[in-house]
Amino acid sequence: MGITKSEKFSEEQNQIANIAKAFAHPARVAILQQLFKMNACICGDLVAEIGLAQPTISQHLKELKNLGLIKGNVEGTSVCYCINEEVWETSKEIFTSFLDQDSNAKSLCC
Amino acid sequence: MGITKSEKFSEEQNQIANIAKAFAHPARVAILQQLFKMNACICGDLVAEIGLAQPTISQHLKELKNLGLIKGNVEGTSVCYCINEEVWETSKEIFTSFLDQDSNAKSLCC
DNA sequence: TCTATTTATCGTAATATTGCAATAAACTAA
DNA sequence: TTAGTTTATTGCAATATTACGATAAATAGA
Repeated sequence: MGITKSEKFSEEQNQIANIAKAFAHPARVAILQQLFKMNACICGDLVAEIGLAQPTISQHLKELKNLGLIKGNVEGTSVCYCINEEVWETSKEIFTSFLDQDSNAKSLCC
Repeated sequence: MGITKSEKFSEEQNQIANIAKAFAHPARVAILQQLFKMNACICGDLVAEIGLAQPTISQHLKELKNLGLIKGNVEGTSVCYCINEEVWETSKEIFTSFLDQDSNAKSLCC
């Protein structure tokens, strides 16, 4: 079929998977790193920095924006993108607590 | 095209994206949570717990195993899966340092 | 207004992912 | 050996993702 059966899983499980999806492509990882490094970034600069075509970068930016991880401010003909710190923080907390599961585990496996 | 241009990105960026991909489906999130909760789990129990068909679960388990996040021990006719703690720890560190980028940022955006 | 610049959207092709029925493979127990 | 149990693999259909050329949309400046 090819469609994820989200209804079989908890809200939290779907949330974790959705956040992970945002990070599941190196171009989006690179975009986020660049936004942190520069603290803000014109779309065109991202296209130059990362070696993909402009429509491709635009598409990745849209996905990150849809998830709320970044926001874009129009500045004349160009658009300045930056991290949405509140959403980043929330996502980080959700993800960190998932990654920290091992602290509670007993570690006596088969 | 549809193929990710990995060669355009750093080793680290690809690594982060690959780990994220493992977490990018709620079934795999559920499997990992169950393995932590039970500390080990027979494949059949995972099929019962999560509501997907056995071949589907088997496929998700294979992906997690390929990444090294879990390992499976054959026990008679069944297979006991558990978290590979070393790989989990390493993956966690890589991912956490990515998520912690915001600590270094100045936060004065457009 | 006209032109240049920048970004978004559309359309499309190629590839990847998800899901499962059918079946094979591996093992246990009778 | 045979039957039953459990998991992996195969094959396939449906959907999602990735990438980019062409083009539209929006704005700035001449």
